[in-house]
This record gives sequence, C-alpha cells and structure tokens, in this order.
Amino acid sequence: MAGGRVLVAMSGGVDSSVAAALLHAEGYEVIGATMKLFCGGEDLPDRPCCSLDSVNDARRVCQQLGVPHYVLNLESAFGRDVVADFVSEYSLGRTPIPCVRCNTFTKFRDLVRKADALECDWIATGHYARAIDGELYRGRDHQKDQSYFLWGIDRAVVQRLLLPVGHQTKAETRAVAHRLGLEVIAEKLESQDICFVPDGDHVAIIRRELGVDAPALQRGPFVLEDGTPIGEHDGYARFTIGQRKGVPGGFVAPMFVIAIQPERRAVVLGPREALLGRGLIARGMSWIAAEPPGVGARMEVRHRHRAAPVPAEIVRVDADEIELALDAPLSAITPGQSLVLYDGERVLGGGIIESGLRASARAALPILVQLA
RNA sequence: UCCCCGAUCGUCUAAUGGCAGGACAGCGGCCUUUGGAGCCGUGAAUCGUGGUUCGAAUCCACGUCGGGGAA
Repeated sequence: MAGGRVLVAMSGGVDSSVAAALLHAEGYEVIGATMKLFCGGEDLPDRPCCSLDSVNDARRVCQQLGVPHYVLNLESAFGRDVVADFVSEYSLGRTPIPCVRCNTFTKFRDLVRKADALECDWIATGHYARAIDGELYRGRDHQKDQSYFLWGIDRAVVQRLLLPVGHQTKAETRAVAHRLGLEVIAEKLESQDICFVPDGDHVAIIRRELGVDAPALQRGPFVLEDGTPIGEHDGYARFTIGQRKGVPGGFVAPMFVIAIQPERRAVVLGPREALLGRGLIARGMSWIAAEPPGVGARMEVRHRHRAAPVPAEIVRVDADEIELALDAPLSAITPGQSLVLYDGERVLGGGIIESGLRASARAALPILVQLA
C-alpha cells in the first residue's frame, strides 16, 4: 500500500473524481485542487469548465472522501501560456491544441508548483495514460488513450505522476464511481470542445482577443493549387488542413483544405490525395524517455489525436527540431498539431508539427476518383 | 436595333416527349478532453407566361437575364 501526499487536479468530472477516490482508497493523503483558468473579472457568460457547478462537484466529491479541496487561481498564467498562444497560432494560419499547452504549462508546471507549496509528494490527474517508473505509457484502453496530449510534461514531473484511471476503461471508471457512491458525477457527459470555448465557436475568442479587424477573420480567396480562384471565405481562422466542411461544392469529388497562406489570406483547396505526406518536420521537441532517439532510429508516431500510430524513421534531429520519414503516407499533416513518438506503448516525446513533406505526385497514386 | 447561343437543387451537372437523378456544399446524429476527418441519416431545383400533347426540363411563341456577333 503506497503512501504520501498527493495533489489531485479535479475538474469535477468523472475521471479526475475517480482518480482522487482510488488514490484515497489506496491510502494516499489526497488533496483536491480545482484550477480556475479563465472566468473571474471578465464579462464572459457561463463557462462549463470553471463554472460554479464544476467547482461544486469537485468539492462535493472531496467532502464525500473527507479530504481538503482548494480552488487555485491560475488565470493569468493560463491566459498567457494557453489562450494567447491559441490566438496567435490561428492568426498564423496554424491549428493549435490548447489542451497540450494547458498540460505542458498549466497543469504539469504551474499546478505542480502549487503542489510543491503544499509539500505534496505526488501529482495526479484523471488522464487515460499510465505513468510507471518515471516513464509515460498509453492508456490501457486505446479507445480513450490521452497520451497524445501529454508529451510536453517534464521528465521530472512524470516521476511523481499518478494516473490511476489510465489502467482501466471508461466503462470501468464509471463503474468505480458508482461503486464508491460518487453518484454526483458518475454519469456526467464527456467533456468536449475547448474548455474556454464551450460552444465550439473558437472564432469568437479570436475576435475577442484580436478584434474584428484581425486579418485571420477577414474575407479572402479560396484558390486551387495553381492559383485559380474559386470563391471567397470569411476568414482563414475558420479552416484547418484536411477540412472539408465549409469548402465550396460543385467538384466531381470532395475538396479539402490543403494549405493556408496567411500572407494572402488564401485557403488552398485540393483533392484528398493532395493531403498525403511522406514525412514531416516538428519543433519544440520535449523528450520524456530517458534516452532520446537519434538519427536512424525507428519508432511509431501519431500526427493527430485518435490516429493510429504509424512506423517512421528519424532523418534528422537536433536540440529543438526533428525530421521524420514515414513508412506510409499520412493524411493532413497540420502545422500546430502535435507529433508524438512512441516505442510501443511508451511515449518517447513529442513536438509541434511545423510542416508536412508532400508525398510525390507519383508515389501517391493508386487513387480512386470514382464516378464514371 | 437586329441575329445567334444559353438558362435544372446553394454549386457543378444528368435526364431530348414518359416517376427530375448524381456529386459537392448545407442540416441532423454517431464518434471525440484541440481543430479536423470518417460513418449513418436528411432537406433542397426545371427563369417567367402562354401554347402543342394523354403526358413537356425536353417541342412552339413571347418575355426576362447572361454570353457572343459588322451599324
């Protein structure tokens, strides 16, 4: 039976509540903490994430467990490290993952400092991933695996990380919640959307932060790869690589966004095959593995959440940047999204995708285009 | 001012006298701690007015709009 004091980041949802309950049952001295990330002081409407309901749910779970519960204000740091970056990336025509920034900077850096102040030995969350002997692994339930979002955690933090629900499935987590009498939160819905953009309208955040005159929100051309204009869009911040929704129709086959050119406010369209890439470059690498891989190393990589890992080889790597050659082409390699490298179940590290290396037109094609 | 050519879902287009069909976009659902994608489902059109015909998107007349043409 393990022991020690653990700070559990509690959102008020099922996963983190069960994490706290499991650790408490195992004999840890649990302290619950709910982060306040973006409300107070602003005139924003109700926000699910740090709404009173969420804080109250977390508090009620802590009361039920008989453990202390704190609300920690990380609002200014979150605004700087997550929201500002989010807006900045979109204005560059890239597609950020705020959850990754939140994990890297807010949850597993700033919150850890709070844990230190409270003299905690451990830090815990409700993520579906596993931390074992200072290494990070995918969640046992690959359908729920959230390791993709966790590559930026400092190696030293992984060594004191506890992720109890990562060893079970979502259904098991709910079952545990019922068994432990946490009826308050046992059947809460999965969180969705970005926490500070509850209605899914990320453009509204950009507008709020940069104003209606921001270039990313102005009209601009839809063009084909050869430059042929085929219409207008209402702002390139509304698009991401691989997107089909909102693209003009009338072509023989579906058209997708294959590039965004902020300098011309252009959204470039092309057929599905044009999305394929045989390699990619990523920056801002963070290594969790004890021994980061070098040139020639083979591994599996994921270039987006819920994508199956695919085999790849390191072509070039330096302190900050890495270039990979993929065994088979990947679709829609998107600047701003995360690249995560795996050795089987183990997370080696990750970075931010800078660019995809286009599959050659010839290599790309036993392609379809039906419609006789 | 005359002569040609053209006009079908939001878009691109099938149907040449016999139930207006498809693709893309849209909308809804599933999936999902980013954004997407994917899958399932669904609404949507014959430029107008007359005429011929058992029956008109289709043939005829006039009109409207668009493109082209030496008065």
